[in-house]
Amino acid sequence: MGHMTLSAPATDRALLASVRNAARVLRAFSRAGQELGITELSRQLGLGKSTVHRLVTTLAAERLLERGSTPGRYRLGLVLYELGSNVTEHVDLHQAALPVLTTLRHETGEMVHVAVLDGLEVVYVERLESHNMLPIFRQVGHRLPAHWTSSGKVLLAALPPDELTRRLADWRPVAQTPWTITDKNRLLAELAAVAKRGWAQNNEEGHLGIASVGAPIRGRDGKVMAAVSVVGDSARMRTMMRRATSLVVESARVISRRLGYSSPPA
Amino acid sequence: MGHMTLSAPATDRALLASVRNAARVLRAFSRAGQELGITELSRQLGLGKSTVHRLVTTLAAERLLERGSTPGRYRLGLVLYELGSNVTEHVDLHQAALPVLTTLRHETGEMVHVAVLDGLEVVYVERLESHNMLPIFRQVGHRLPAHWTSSGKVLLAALPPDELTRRLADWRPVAQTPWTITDKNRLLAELAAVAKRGWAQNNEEGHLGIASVGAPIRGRDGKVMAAVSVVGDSARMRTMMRRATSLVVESARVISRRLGYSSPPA
DNA sequence: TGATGTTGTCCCGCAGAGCGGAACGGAGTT
DNA sequence: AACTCCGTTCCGCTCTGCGGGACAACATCA
Repeated sequence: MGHMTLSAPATDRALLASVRNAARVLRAFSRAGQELGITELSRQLGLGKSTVHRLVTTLAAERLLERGSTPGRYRLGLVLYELGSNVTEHVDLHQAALPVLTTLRHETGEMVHVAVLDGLEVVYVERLESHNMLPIFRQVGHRLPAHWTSSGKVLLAALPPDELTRRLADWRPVAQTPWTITDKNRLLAELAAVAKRGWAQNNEEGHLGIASVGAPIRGRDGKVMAAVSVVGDSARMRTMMRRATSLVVESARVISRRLGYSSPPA
Repeated sequence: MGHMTLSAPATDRALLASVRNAARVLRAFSRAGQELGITELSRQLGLGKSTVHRLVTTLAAERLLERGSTPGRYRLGLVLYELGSNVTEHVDLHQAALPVLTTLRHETGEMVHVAVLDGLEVVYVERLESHNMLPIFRQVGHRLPAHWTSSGKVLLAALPPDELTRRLADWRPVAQTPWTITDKNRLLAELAAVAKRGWAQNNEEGHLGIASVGAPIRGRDGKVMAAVSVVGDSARMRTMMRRATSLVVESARVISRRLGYSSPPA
């Protein structure tokens, strides 16, 4: 299939090049967050213009992309929205979590999140806004480095030790604030503490002026599959940290129970 | 690339077969709503087992699919969730609509929806539950025939007449209830009335015991891009139809304004 | 206006990617 | 042990999909 430019170091055989490229196209749109043209995509992906054109045409025929406002530009299509809504794991999680989150938000008055782990990043899959709008978190689907967040710490802390070290092998921490943890040993110590006590705090480690508390959600198999967190202005959070913590921990426990997890005999 | 079994009636050339098949695989998962195995997919799609296996492996490598609970089974992956969250049209719509919907739900006490049109079906893209849970609407991303719903009527009524007749050409109406509109001329008359008065009702035309009112949301270009609707038990709805109607119409107007639409001088 | 940059779309020949048939190994059933 | 199902792997033949290049339609200059 074509000249294969240079690259293709004979790794990952048996994978469909065009499907991979199609996925790259979709991700490019997701990253850009706006309508894109053929040439621009072609440059971003390092693929021939005609190749990209063919990919985009096909994806548009499948309605994974749709023609944008001006001709020749494209954007993510409706079908993707549908597919995303049907990611089964999240359907269950959504149904189990939503009522609990609503209560939690009322009790704390702050923004409430549910996140899952992907590599070393957290992906937010549920979000309830507080009345005091914070300008940081954009929307569901947003990603952040796990060690910037309380949910992230909770999720990392739940990994088997060998898996954790494997993932942290090529960790390149970014000091987002003066309080961001950038030392691997400090992070490991923190995660051990989090695992032990069953919840995590984050005090301006991801964004100045923002603090949060998070606790693990377990699926029916007992494995940690997500984390709830309450996020708010650090001054307000400080005044109710103890209460917020116990509320978050309790919410996480209720959601886990609704997912079919029966806590082990203490 | 391979024997192309039989099919391939020389139509749609220049479309990538593997990408098309990948899309079919994803849709199969979405339809099933549960984890699927290779053989089952292979049967559903009429493709060779090894072909499906290759597709699934590739999609899993791209994280569009992920390994399920038992080995050898797969489900829709996290990346799809992210992609779906980034469908730009809906990001804007979401932000413009959510606060208005919250108010609308409080004012009516009923379930509130936002839907867009796809062919002759409506796809629900926002949903706020009422306290009186209705067992019908499953989740965001759910589809219904447009003529069963008030949102659907609103959206159909906004189509250019030629486009509408084109889509209705191969309309195969299903009489879901005794009140479902199954006659094309009656539907056209109803849609004309809807277009004229600016809102639509639905009285047990999609589900017995369920009624709804819907109104159009316009984008900044003035084109109808979505519809809001209030859905509830038909007895309760009847008692507040006038009020619900004006609330829905007003909500739709506010959302349109927030999207940048400035209503024409009357 | 004509020159020169874009852009999206289309054409086409070559070669290697992707197709499906078939074989393999493991889990449950009978 | 002889089934039958599953997911996975192998492999050779063929036709698909690759990218270079041509083209028309615009925009943006002088």
